[in-house]
Order: sequence, then structure tokens, then C-alpha cells
Amino acid sequence: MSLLFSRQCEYALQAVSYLALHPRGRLVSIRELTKRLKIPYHFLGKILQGLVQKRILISHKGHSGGFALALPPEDISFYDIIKTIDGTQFKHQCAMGFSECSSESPCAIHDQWEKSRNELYKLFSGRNLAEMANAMNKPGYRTLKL
Amino acid sequence: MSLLFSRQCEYALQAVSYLALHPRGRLVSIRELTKRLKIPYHFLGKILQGLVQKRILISHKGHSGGFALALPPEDISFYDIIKTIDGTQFKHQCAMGFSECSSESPCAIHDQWEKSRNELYKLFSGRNLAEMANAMNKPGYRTLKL
DNA sequence: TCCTAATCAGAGTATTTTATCTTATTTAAA
DNA sequence: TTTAAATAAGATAAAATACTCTGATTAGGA
Repeated sequence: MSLLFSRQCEYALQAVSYLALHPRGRLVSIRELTKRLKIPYHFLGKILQGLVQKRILISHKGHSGGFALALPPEDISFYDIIKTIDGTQFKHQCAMGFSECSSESPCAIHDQWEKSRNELYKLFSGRNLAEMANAMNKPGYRTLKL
Repeated sequence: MSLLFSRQCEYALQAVSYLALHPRGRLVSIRELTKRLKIPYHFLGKILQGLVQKRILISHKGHSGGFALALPPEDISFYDIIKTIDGTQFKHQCAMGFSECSSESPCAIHDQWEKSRNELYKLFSGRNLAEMANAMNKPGYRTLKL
């Protein structure tokens, strides 16, 4: 089971991060992405297709084609990806699964969870892909490098 | 899609919270629980069966049977429930889905996510059901009351 | 021009999760 | 002692998610 996001969404975040490490406009093939990220080939194809339709990525068919960010990395946040794939439920959902949970009618852990959730929301929406890429290029980071 | 935990786990947390509101040892039927919590009858039956096998609950068959906490509510935390149903992945898992993510080989958001995750872990493991029940009995709380 | 390496698109399959059905068993109360 | 109200347990169904396959289209390069 995945934790915060669906598999699809996790894969999308990974792929988009990888694209952000490349110079603007440079096309990266599904082949390269799936090899590097260990994601099933056709599954990633589908996911990226979706992001093209949502105008987050662009793609070129044919020989030496591939995918690239549609916008400058400064203008894309993780949350932009998350909401196109998993929707916006992240901002509202109760941790215990109560549908009617709110500050007027809270569950036993409503306030604390809301606090953590807001911090996470800030993390995902407040930083753009350029900042992410910078962080990944610093010496300590090793998970995703060109 | 559920967020932090599986549906099963959410239902279990709801049910166990409801049991904690009752006097120690008082049996509550599946019927009452599912009515009160709007959980599918047989599905909750299965879930509670599992918690009985894990010795978190006790059950009595037959007329006026039902379920109750196996231990004093002071000795049960949300995390006790979570780990029997969803396992312990919550404590380790990377938000971006990288399997090799760690402080030695972190992803772009590793540190911040770890911080939030630890706070959440404290929330779920550091408070017991008695404290939860107290919180739920205070005036402001309305989601779950007897 | 023709071949090959790509994505595109949609259908199809597999797996996991969620939910239901059915029958058996237990037990308190009438 | 009978009956009704419970849980136990296994089988099955439905839905959601994850993944695969295939054929079409596109476009660069030999």
C-alpha cells in the first residue's frame, strides 16, 4: 500500500523530478525514465500521457522524441502534479476516515492532524521544481541524479 | 482513495474509539457499531474478528454478545491498531515512493517529510484510548459520542 | 524513400482492496 | 427446551488500482 499518494502519483512525482534535472526543453524518453526509476514501461507511458493532456508536460513523437516540462520548473509544484492525479482530497480528508469531520465537528485527532497536513501541504505546494532540482544537486543528495 | 491508512484501518480506529467511550467490559454489537459508524456490516465483522485474534479486543457470541476492549484503554494506542492492520510501513515509507530513500540517500523532500511523519507517529503512538475518549467527551467534540 | 525508434491511444489483464453472502456455531432469554 | 440474536469463518463478488499488450501514428536519419 502506498501512503500519502497513489502509485501513479508517486511515479509522476519521480518522473517530473527527473525531468526537472535536465536543461529546459531537453526531451527524455520513456525508456530512459523507466530504466532510471524502475517504473513499468507502459504504465509510465500512460501516466505521462495524462500529464501531457493536462499541459504539465510536452511530448514529441518519433525518433529521438520524448517528454519535457511544459513550463519553466519555477512554475510547477509537486501539488500541481498531485492534484491532477489524486485530486484535492489531500487538503481536506480526515485521518480516521470520518466524512463529516471538520473543525465544527472534529474527530479525536482533528486539530493535530490538520496541523501536520497543512505543513505537508505547504511542503508540496510551496516549493517549485527548480528548488527541488537545486536541492537534489547538492552533495548530500543521491537518490536522483543525472 | 484513503489517505494515510487503508479503509479497513480507518474503520478499526473508528470502532475502537467508539468502544473506548463505553465503560470497561461493556459489550457492543456489530449491529450497533455499523449503524452508528455507517460501516458495512460484514466488513466490520471481519475487521473486528482480526482484532480479537490479535488480542486487542474480546468478543462474546450469542444473545447480547458483542465486542469490547481486551485491555484498559490506557494501554492501547492508535498505533497498536494501525500496525496490526496496515503494518509498520508508516514509520519508514518515502512520500515519493522511492524504496531506497533514507537519510543517507534522501529524496528531495526527505527531511521535511520525516519531520511531519515523526510528529504523526507521536500523535498515533503517544496518546492512549483513554485520553482520546476524554477528548471526545469535551463539549467541542461531536463526531463520536454515545 | 524506407526503416526504425519513439509516443499515442485504447483495450485488455492481473492484483489488491473492499464488500457481501451463506452457513455454522454459540448463548442468553423467553 | 426452544427461539432469537449474536459472532465465526469461508467463499464469492464487485470495485479500484496497477500493470500489459497491441496496433496506429509520427518523425528523424540512413
